[in-house]
Amino acid sequence: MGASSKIRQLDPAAICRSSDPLAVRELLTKIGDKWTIFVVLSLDLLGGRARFSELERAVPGISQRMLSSTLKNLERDGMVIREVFPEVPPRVEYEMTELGRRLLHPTQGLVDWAKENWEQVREAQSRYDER
Amino acid sequence: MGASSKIRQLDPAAICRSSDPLAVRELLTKIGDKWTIFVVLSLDLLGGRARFSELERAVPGISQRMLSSTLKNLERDGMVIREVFPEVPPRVEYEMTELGRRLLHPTQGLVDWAKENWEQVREAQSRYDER
DNA sequence: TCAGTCACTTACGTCGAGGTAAGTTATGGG
DNA sequence: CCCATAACTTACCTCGACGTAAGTGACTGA
Repeated sequence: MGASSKIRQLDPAAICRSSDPLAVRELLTKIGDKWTIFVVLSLDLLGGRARFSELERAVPGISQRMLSSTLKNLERDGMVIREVFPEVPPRVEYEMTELGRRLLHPTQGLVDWAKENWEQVREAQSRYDER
Repeated sequence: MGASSKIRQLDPAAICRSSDPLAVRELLTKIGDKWTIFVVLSLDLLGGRARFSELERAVPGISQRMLSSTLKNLERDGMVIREVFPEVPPRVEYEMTELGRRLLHPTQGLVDWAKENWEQVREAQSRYDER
């Protein structure tokens, strides 16, 4: 058996080029949920800082429950900081951290990919379905 | 009211910089599921072409059911091509398309981000949890 | 006194992603 | 005759993501 048969074997830990594969999966799972990207991108478009109700209006279709839990997850992951102002009615502002802002770069790469290739995906799906 | 109050308003369609927001969400949802990235990255590491059982061994923990459905989705989206060889026992090979290979670039950006920033995410989570 | 505001939380129900295990098909080899 | 093999499919179940709707608390202005 030569090297050509060996090269087909794959070290399980080597997926994702030796980084922690589970970290990559967790990250993708997080930003792959229904609302996280929209909230992150909207927060960025709003200048990196906005209050709850602004985000609610900025992300069409999101409910208070989902916005709340999405923001809570982002806060827990260190992507945003939550600041409470002790007023009545209450005011809460969310600000992107440096960590969160850094995530925007690779995310934008996917956004661009979708812009350029999604039509092709749609066509492939149509071809596959009619048959 | 000046421009500073207007700028906080957000055109719903403008999320993701005017590309189709739903396409971006669908894309993220697809590669954000449990197995797709692992399958795609493994297929790439195996030279862009591999048979079912090779992928099964390459992706630790995946079941035949999930590998089968993940590959079917990738095929439907035009990311891989399925080739059947009429032999016994059967042989089926999966090959990445140009479209699929193009997706690797932005995906690698996220992999790199995880490599460099995941430790920081873990720390943020710990800080958040103990409190 | 009462309604309105904001930023939530709680309760409840649905639906689909994903896990486990077993079955299937066709054939060559012992 | 029977088993192994590859690449699946099918049946069944669980659990969590997500939706909807209503409640909450503290204060202000009418």
